[in-house]
Order: sequence, then C-alpha cells, then structure tokens
Amino acid sequence: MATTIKDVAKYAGVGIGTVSRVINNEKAVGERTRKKVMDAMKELKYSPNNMASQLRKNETRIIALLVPVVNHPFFAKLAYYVEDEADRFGYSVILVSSQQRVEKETEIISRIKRREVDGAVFVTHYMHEEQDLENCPIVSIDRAFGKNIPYVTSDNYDATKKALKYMIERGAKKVGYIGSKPLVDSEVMERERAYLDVMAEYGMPARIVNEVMQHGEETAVVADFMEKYADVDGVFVSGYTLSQVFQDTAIESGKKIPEDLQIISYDGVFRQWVTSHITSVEQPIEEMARQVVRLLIKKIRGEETCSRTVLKTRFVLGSTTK
Amino acid sequence: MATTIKDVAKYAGVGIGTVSRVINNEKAVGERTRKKVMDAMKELKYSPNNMASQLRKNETRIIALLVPVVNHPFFAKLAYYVEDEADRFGYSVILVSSQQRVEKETEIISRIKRREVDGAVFVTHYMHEEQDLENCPIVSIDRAFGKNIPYVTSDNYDATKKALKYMIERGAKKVGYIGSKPLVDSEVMERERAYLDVMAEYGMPARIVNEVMQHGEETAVVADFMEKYADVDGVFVSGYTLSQVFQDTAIESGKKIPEDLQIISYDGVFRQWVTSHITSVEQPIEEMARQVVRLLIKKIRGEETCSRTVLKTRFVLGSTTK
DNA sequence: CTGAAAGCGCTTACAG
DNA sequence: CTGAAAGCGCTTACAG
Repeated sequence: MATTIKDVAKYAGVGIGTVSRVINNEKAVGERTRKKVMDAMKELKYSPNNMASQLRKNETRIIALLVPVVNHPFFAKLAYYVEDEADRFGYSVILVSSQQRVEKETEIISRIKRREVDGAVFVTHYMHEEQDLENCPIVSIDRAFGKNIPYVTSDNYDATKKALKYMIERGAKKVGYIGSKPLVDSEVMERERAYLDVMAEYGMPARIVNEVMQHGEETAVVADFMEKYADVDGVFVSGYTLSQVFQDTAIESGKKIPEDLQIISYDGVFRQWVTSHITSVEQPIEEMARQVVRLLIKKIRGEETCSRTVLKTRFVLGSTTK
Repeated sequence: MATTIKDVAKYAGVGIGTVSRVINNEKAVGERTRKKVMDAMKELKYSPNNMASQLRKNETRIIALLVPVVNHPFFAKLAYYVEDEADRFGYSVILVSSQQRVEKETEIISRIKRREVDGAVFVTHYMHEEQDLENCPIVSIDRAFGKNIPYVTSDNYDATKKALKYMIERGAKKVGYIGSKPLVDSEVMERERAYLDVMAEYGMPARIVNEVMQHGEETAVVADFMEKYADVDGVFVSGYTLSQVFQDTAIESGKKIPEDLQIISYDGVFRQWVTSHITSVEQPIEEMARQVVRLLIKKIRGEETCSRTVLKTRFVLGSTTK
C-alpha cells in the first residue's frame, strides 16, 4: 500500500484538505502548517496519486496525437514539437499511429469520451461522415474534417504557384504535377488547383497524375507518370516519399537534372533528417506543431479558437532547378 | 454532465454493479439483463469514465517511452514498434523526448509513483546514482542502469568482431574505430571492447576515437579522427549520425570507397528511412521494441522477467566494403 | 445471476 | 487559515 493523503494528514496532525492544499500550492495555508505537511510528505515519501485527482478535476492532462506513422521524417518531427509544446503547458502526448486504419480515428474519439485523454490532434483523417464530435476537443493539420475542428495549414496554393512560376521562368516548358491525392477534403488539394491555374495562365497543357495511393505504390505511380509524360522538363512533386522516388527514378532514367528536368518538391526530401538539395517548398513543421497544440489547449479550456490558421512556407533553392 | 453508470442503471432498472459487469464483459450476467443494460447504454450514449475505473483498479494502462529525441530514424522506428506492441496488450504510449535533460528521467519515475503511468521504457539514461526505483516497472534498451532493470540489447561484441574480421579479410590493414561514448554503463561499450580485442588478436595498433559527444559535434569528431589517422584503410563507425557524417567526409576527402577505405557501420545510415548501401551491422529494431514492451508488461504484472535479452543483429553487405 | 454498500485517493464548497 | 464531509464514477467482495 502506497502512502496516501490520509497518512500524511495523520502524521502531520492536520486535515486531509490541508494536505491537498499544500500539494496544490494554494496560498491559503499558514507557513507553520505548510512546513509540517511538507515534512510529513518527505518523511513518508508521499507521492500524490494522480488518478484520484484526475477523477475529481475531470482532466487527464493528456492529449493524443494521431499520425499515419511515426517513423517518417515529417511526422516524427511533428511529434517531436507537439510533445515539446504540450509539455510546456503541462500536457503529455499519447502517440497513435493510425496506419491507415479508420478505426483508430473513431477509437480516439471514444477515448476522449471515456476521458482517457483531454483532446486530440488529428494529422490524418479518413472519416467521411460527420461524427458526433460536438464538444470533442479536436484539432487538425491541413484538413478540415468538421465545421468545429480548427486546423493549421500552410499556404499551399500560393507556394505552389510561386514554385511553378519560378520553374517556368527558368525555362521549363512542359511542366508536370505528380502527387498523392488525400482521401478527404484537404488543403493539400490546393496544390493541384494552383498547378492547374498556372497551366491555364500560361496556356500550357496539364501533365498531371494525382491519385489516391497507398504507401508503397509510389514507384508504380512515378513509372506511370514518366511513361505518360516522357517529355516533361519540369515537375512539381507533392509529398516526401513521392519526391524521393521521383528524384531517384529521374536520375536512373539518365535525365540530367536540372538541365533536362527541373524538380521542385512540396516538403522536400529528407536525407538522414536533413533536407537534401532538392528545390522545395518547406513547411514550417515546428511552427505548425506548436500552433496546433495551442489551438487544442484553447479548445480544451473552452476558449475561442481561430478555425483556420495558415502558416508561411519557405521556398528553398536546391540543385534541382536552373 | 455526462451520463454515468448510475443513469444507465436507473434507466435499465438494475443495480450499478450489474452495469459495471456488463461493461467489463463478465460472464456472470443473465442474457436478459445484459440486453437491457446494453440498450440503456446505447440509448443514453453512455461512455464509461475511464478515470474512475483506473482509480479503482489502480492501473492507467499507459506506459512512457523515454528517448533522447523522436525525430531521429532509430528512435522513431523504435517508437513506432513500441506503440504497436503496447497497443496489442491494450496499453497506450506516452512519448517523452529527454533531450539530454536529466530531470526528464527522474520526472518519469515520479510519474510512475504518482500513478500517471504504469511503467516506462528507458532508451536513454543519465542517472548515475541508484535511485529508489524499487518496484518501479522500468525496462531499458542497451544499458543496464540498475540491478532490477531488465533490458534488451543486441550482440554488440560478436557483431562488431565479425564485422571487423570481414573487413580485415578483404585487405584492411589499418583499421580504425570511431564512436560516441555513452555517458553511463552501456552494452554499446562492447563494440569498443570487440575492436580492441580484434586489434590485439591481429597485432594491429588501435586507431580509435570514442568520446562522449553532444549531438552536433559529429563533424568535429570525425575531422579529429581523420587528422589523427589519415592513413586508415578500414573504419568501423558506431552510430547513425556519425556514420553518415563519416561517410560524407570520407567521400569529400577524395578517398575512393571501398578501394582506399572500407567502412562498416553499426546501425547503418538511413536515407529517407531506407538503409542505404553502407555495409552495416543492423539492429533488429522492431524485435527490440517488441521484446522490451513485453518485458515491461511482465514487470507491471509482477511476473518474472529475464534480466538481459540479447537479440541478433544482421550483417548487411553494402558497397562500402570490398 | 444480481443488488446494496464500501471504498479507490483525491478536491472543494461549506462552515467556522 | 483549517477541518469535516460530500462526492468524482467506477469496481468488487459480500450476501443473497
């Protein structure tokens, strides 16, 4: 049996309420009594039982982070900063890898309802139907999946547009787009929209492959693209894995980069956690993580939140553009 | 106010004990009653409050995972599998990035005492003094930091020995070792021991740099090594980041690999999460993660555990050896 | 198979 | 400033 607040109270000769007040650092405790209680706690090696206070306060101080997988540079980095930011507010982070499994998502919702966690950050979402997530403190990245779910995103449209124009100014005439299509409404689709708009603006035909794809299908998709549009001299790639696969394939095909083919990636390619020298639109992962956590905590506290936060990307020149 | 077990009991016209039994799937409930209760739960959209049952059962079903950083391929992969395995046993994982901060470690210990988590996996440890971690369900990877802390490791000594001999058989005559020294007792030191033993066995002088180093100091350490032992024609590198930095530096220096210089790495280098073609001793990360979780759960349950589990590495040939 | 009751270890009005 | 008491929402012997 661990020592409880009762033991401490008895030992210190005070009421348990007083001990509680000391634990919670309330000012309304006399210096004398406080000292007595502190000593008793030390003497008895007392640790307050968190489960009990959780129950009383109805808060767990835990949030869940749902990502597709953790062992992926983008999500790992995100997880890192989410944890760091949460910690600043006294929250812990439970990590959940959804692994494309839809149930994981509804599972988190029930965990909120069961009061296992106070709220959740959704980085993926497969839910199509509007669930009964009223009052559920949930926030998200890139995708709006409910009217009451605030989210953080980056300036997908503008950044893509800018990147494409950059490429075209450097001589790209046959510009393609390759991406993996999100399953649900997502700001990521803004990239495609930007691409199509730019093509229209320059009167260029669209060379696009943007399909829903499973992890592992990248190679096939890239092959498909390369076959369809063998003549491209500039490509915008959306997404990490795809970027890497595309770059590798392009190099293997014997194309000179950037002479024959310019490449710009949204997200860049990570090489040992360092963005390699692909020209890319870099998302402010740290800032996205911190903002999304702050949003969530506001929601948990019942404060007003901004429903859509757009953060600026950085355009990083690499060696894959002229 | 959320609906509680009381509401359900009243609605179903049964006692709260019965509702509890239904929730927990106990067999000792009549078919009739069970149905009534189930219906009531559905009708009232009841979710059992986990905090309350935690308090009663004195378990949180949460474990903590302490890693130096998550956004590093090794730890991210580990985190992924730890989460996956924990999930199978009905446990959630709280992620803690220690970031070299010693307090984080003792903090977790208090969190166990405070019953915020049921146990913890320590992948780093800075603690020198034996803490009062009796009865604390803690397990660890690679390093023994207490007599009662079971851990999982890989066959550091044998694998290193084998790798070095492989290199020597392919003609390496001036063999060096470069590593970052752990702060505390760790099985990682077995690699150095293996190196020294092999050198002794072959009558070769040791060319070694194995210092305690901070993240970010790798470049300087590699430079130091290269200057001291400019003539090496075979090097064993211990650790991810170091391997990558070393490989890059070696290439930049104009050395032909593997002609002028053979390299073998413990851990390999990750390129976009794919081990690149460096010859390496690969740790069975997934297996280590799963084993360590199972160890922890046994400890939590108070079962007997094996105090040291050694898993086999794989020797993977790449293009950095002849 | 089922209900009434005690109790898990706290927090928090309430009264003094 | 402090204590006694109620209660957070469950689980679990206990008795039937």
